[in-house]
Amino acid sequence: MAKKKFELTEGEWAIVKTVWQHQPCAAPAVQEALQGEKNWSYSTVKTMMDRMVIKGLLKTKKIRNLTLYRSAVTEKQAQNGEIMRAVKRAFDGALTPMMQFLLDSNKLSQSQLSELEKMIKTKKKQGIDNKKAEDKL
Amino acid sequence: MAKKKFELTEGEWAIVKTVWQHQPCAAPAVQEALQGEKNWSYSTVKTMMDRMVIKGLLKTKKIRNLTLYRSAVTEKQAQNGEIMRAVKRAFDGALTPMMQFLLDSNKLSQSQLSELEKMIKTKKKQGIDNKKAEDKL
DNA sequence: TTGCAATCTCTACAATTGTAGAGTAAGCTC
DNA sequence: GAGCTTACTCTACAATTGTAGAGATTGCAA
Repeated sequence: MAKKKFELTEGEWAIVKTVWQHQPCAAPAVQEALQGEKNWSYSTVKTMMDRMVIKGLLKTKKIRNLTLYRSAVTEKQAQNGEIMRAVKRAFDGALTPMMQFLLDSNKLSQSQLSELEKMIKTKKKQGIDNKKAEDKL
Repeated sequence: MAKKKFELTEGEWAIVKTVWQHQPCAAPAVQEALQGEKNWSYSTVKTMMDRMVIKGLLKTKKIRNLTLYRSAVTEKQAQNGEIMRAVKRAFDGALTPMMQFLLDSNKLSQSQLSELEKMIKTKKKQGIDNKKAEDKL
């Protein structure tokens, strides 16, 4: 598969998040769900959604006169695209420096640091396990 | 200070990076330095740079008929803005889930994981030290 | 002083993104 | 079948971003 990169705009994020939560869903439902967060009129939402279909971010199925939308990208794909963009632009594509930056930014509490530490331990172990599994092939 | 958030576009990133490397510098130099990466004409570069001045991303000093530019944002500020945007959009502003995502994405090698582990240890220690220092106040 | 070279200014245009009004279609209710 | 409701289509417009040509300015060199 040709690893498409998904780079969503602010507005697209708002919509796709709502769609993930409600899909399959029609445009009016999305508009309603976004009340408060974004005070977009129906037209606005509908226009954006249709543009997103063209871009391949959403897909539709027509039932009579009703158009049902679902997302064409998973949350992971979207998250990945978002992160990759940041890393590419701001850290020349290198993940570790970005992590380092986050650590240094003092935005993480002691407990969050510990949590991360634990996650990394787990991850390392997984990696080793995977390697062992591969070795058996 | 009112913690302004800096969200640069692709083009702005390219330019500000060059400016960081050469500042203070004139527009022609920036254009030249970007040859290869971006094949922008002089006008293009100059236009973008002047827009960036208006936005407060660059600042200028006029020497006779020559305009010298320097960056008005540090690399750290720009990186921070970029990351914060990603976190806000894709992870509802929560850093730890983002880190988790990175760990799970298998984009980090064993050695990178170890490196991170070390960084976290250091960071934790620093945090504690800071706390101790604060306690003394 | 004439002219070239380096810079700058002005203006413009297309694509994308955010935003929405106005009018149309279709099914439901009485 | 007249009207109401729901959802849709079409069109449009402003701001931002990427892109650049054409012409004005200015200082130096011959």
